[in-house]
Amino acid sequence: MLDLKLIRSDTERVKAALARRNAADSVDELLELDERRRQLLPEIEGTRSKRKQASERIGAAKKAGEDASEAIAAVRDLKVGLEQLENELEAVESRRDEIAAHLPNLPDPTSPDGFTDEDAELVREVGEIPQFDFPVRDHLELAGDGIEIEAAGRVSGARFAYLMGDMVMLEFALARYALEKLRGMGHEPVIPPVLVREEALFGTGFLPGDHDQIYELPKDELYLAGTSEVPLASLHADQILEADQLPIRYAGFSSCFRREAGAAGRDTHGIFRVHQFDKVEMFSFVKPEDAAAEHERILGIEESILTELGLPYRVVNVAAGDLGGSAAKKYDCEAWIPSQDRYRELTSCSNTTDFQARRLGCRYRPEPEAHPEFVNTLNGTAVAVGRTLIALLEVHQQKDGTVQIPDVLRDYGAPATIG
RNA sequence: GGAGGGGUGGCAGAGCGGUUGAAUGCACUGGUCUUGAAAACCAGCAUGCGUCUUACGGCGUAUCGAGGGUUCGAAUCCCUCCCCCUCCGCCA
Repeated sequence: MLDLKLIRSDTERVKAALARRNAADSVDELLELDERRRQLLPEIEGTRSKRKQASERIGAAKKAGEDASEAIAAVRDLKVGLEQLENELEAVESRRDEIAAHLPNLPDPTSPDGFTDEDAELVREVGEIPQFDFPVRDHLELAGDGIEIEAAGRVSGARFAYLMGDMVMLEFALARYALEKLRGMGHEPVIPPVLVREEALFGTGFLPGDHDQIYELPKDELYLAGTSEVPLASLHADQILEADQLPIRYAGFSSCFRREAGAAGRDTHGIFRVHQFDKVEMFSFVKPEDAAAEHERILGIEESILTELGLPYRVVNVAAGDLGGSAAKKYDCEAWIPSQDRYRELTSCSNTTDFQARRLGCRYRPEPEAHPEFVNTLNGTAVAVGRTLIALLEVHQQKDGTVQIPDVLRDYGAPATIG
C-alpha cells in the first residue's frame, strides 16, 4: 500500500514512479475520491458531534426526570441526512481502497527501466561456467529413480514430482545447511503455517493482484501460500514494535504452492517449474533507514550460499516494470543450468520498503515515546530446493553420469555421490 | 463434530444502555524526596482519520475481537462470523 498522503502531496513524482511500471493510470481517480472523502468527513463529523451533544442533554434531562420527547424527535431528524452522507462515504472509501490496494510499490530509483526480464541490469557474474568434454545430461537423467514424474502425473497431474531416495537426503541436507547458516547470522528458524487467510495474502501484496497464481480452499476460506514470506511477514501484523527489537530476522522452511497459471508449455521438463516445492526463505523487519543495507546483506547471503554450493551464477537487478507488486527493488540470482545452456533464476531478494508493512499494520516506535512508524520488510530466497537440486546435479555431473555433491552438504548428511 | 465459558488500553482486570477513550493495579516516562538508588508521593502515558498550527500542540470524529442491527444515545441489548479456553468425540 502506498502512502495516500504522499500521493496527495507529491502527485507528479508518484505518477512518474508508477509510470515506470505502467501503473499510474488510476492515480487521478484515486485523488478525486480522496478529495470527495475529505469533503464528506467534516459534514458527517459535524452532524455526529451535534447528535452526541443532543444525546447527552437527553440523558441529563431524563436523569432529572424531565420530559425529553421533543429533543428526541429533533435528534431523530438528524439521522436521515447523516445516513445519506455515511452511505456515500462508504461507497467512496470502498472504491478508494480498491484502487489503492491495486497500486504497486514505487520502484527504487536504482531499479533499471524496462518491463521484461530482458531489461534487467547485469550486476555481476561469479564462477566459471563449466565446460564438459562429454554430452551433458539433464537433471532427470542424472537423478535416475530419485525424481519420479510419471507417477506424480497420474496421481496429481502435470508439474508434480516424487522426490525419492538420495534426492530426499539431499533436500534435507540443503535445508539443514541453509537453516544452520542463517541461524548463525541471526535469522530465527521458523516452520510456518502454509494455509493462510486472505488477510495474510493481502498484507504481503499477493492479493488482490495475483489471484490466479494462488491455490484456494473455498470451503475453509484458506489459501495455500506460494512462499513462506506470507506467514513470516504476517507474524508481526498489527503490532507496534520497539526500536530495540529491530531488526527481526527469520528463516522459514516450508512447502510452497503455485498454480503457474499462464505458464502452460513453459519449462515443462523435469522439476524446474512445479506446483509444489520446498524453500528456505529469509525475511527481515528493519528500520526504514536500514532497508537498503539489509537488501544488500540478504543478497550477500544468497551469493555466499551459491558459492559454497559451487554453483556459477550471475546477479541481475530486475527492471522496474518487471517487479512483483510489493517490491521497490529486486535482485535475482541466476545459476548456470548446463542442460539449458543459460542462467536461470534460482533465488531472488526484494526490498518491499514500507509497502507490506502498511498493508500488514506493522509499525515500530523510533524512540520510546515516539509515534509509531511503519517498518520496512525484505525477503529473499536462501534455498529453493527443487531448482537448487537441478543446478547441483547438472553442474557437478561427471562423465560417467554420477554427481559429486559438495563437501558442505555432506556435513549435513547428503550422499557423497549420486548415481 | 457436540456442550459450555470467554475475547476491554503494553500486561492484568472493572464496567454490562447515558460526559466511559474507558475505573483500579502493574509496567513505562517525567518530577518531588534522597549522597545515590530503592521506597513513597505527584503528574503523564492508546491508535487511525480529518482539520488548524512554523512548531509544541489544539479541536472534531472513530475505535472495548470483526461485521451488521435496535436506540435520541451501545464496551454494555440482538444477529452473523472469527479467535481463545474447558469437557466429550475423533485423530498424527
